[in-house]
Amino acid sequence: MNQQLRMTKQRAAVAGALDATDEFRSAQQLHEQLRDRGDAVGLATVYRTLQALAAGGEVDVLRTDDGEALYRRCARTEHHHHLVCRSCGRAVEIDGPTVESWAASVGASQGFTEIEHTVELWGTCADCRASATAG
Amino acid sequence: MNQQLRMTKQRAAVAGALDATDEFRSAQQLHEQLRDRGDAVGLATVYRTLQALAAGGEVDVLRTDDGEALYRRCARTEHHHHLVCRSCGRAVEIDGPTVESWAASVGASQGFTEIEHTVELWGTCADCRASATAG
DNA sequence: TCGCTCTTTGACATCGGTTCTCACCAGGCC
DNA sequence: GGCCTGGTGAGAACCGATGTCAAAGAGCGA
Ligand SMILES: [Zn+2]
Ligand SMILES: [Zn+2]
Ligand SMILES: [Zn+2]
Ligand SMILES: [Zn+2]
Repeated sequence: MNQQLRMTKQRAAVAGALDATDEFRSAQQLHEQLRDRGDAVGLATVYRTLQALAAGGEVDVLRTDDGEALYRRCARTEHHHHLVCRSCGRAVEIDGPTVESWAASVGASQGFTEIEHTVELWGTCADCRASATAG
Repeated sequence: MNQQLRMTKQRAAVAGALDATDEFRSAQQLHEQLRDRGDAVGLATVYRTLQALAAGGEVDVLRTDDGEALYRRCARTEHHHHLVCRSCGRAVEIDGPTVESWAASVGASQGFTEIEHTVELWGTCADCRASATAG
């Protein structure tokens, strides 16, 4: 996390929880998880910390279909996309080499500038598929 | 709109407002727009109508960065994506021929099933760029 | 056209995620 | 330890969206 911010045990707890998983988590999930673990942190602080981490590019954010924000600490900070399990949140980082250039050229050809793109894949991971079948 | 639903003037007004623009609009924007025009429609009805239209695949929905839902009546009902002006909402429908197969193969290679993808491009349209420069 | 029925409407309450407020707390520093 | 300043957190506020339910009206048969 950013060095010009004070390192508090709350921030360490949130950052630690993110580091410990490869799943996308909502602010409320993290809040509950920390409380259950004994590292209780105020909900507002969880939101503020996630906001700061996202602003610093240290965590990735995406939105579910119903508007909830999910956060994940990715291994790399360079631009990339995700394949996310819609059931458990597990995610893998992926590249779309051709997508990058395609996005830029399509945008420019329509007279648009400052092009950005949103590319996320959603699916059901092997584990969730297995437990759904078993149950 | 769907023929097994009763055609009311409220539904006609919402559908008409969507037909009259190529811009993505929020439920609240449409509600205000209709009120200002004299075709006042209850906010709840606007939401319900948009929901019905979206469920029937007659309008496209996407979410802004802050989670608000935007709706647009597209010319085609087949699968496609959008290039959207982040300032005014104007959008053009685009295809990503290679993206479609790429998404499916990446998903499968990671053991994920029931793959879906979100691909949207955001930019500033020529008009908004011009007025920003002029202002 | 007239009723009847059953869907739809809309003002309002409610919900869920997120942000704001502000008095109190605690890192960093001397 | 003591100061200063940024951080915390319980609760209120905010905001988009959905639920409630009595009143309104679309569709239809008489
Ligand atoms: Zn899963
Ligand atoms: Zn990309
Ligand atoms: Zn524009
Ligand atoms: Zn596609």
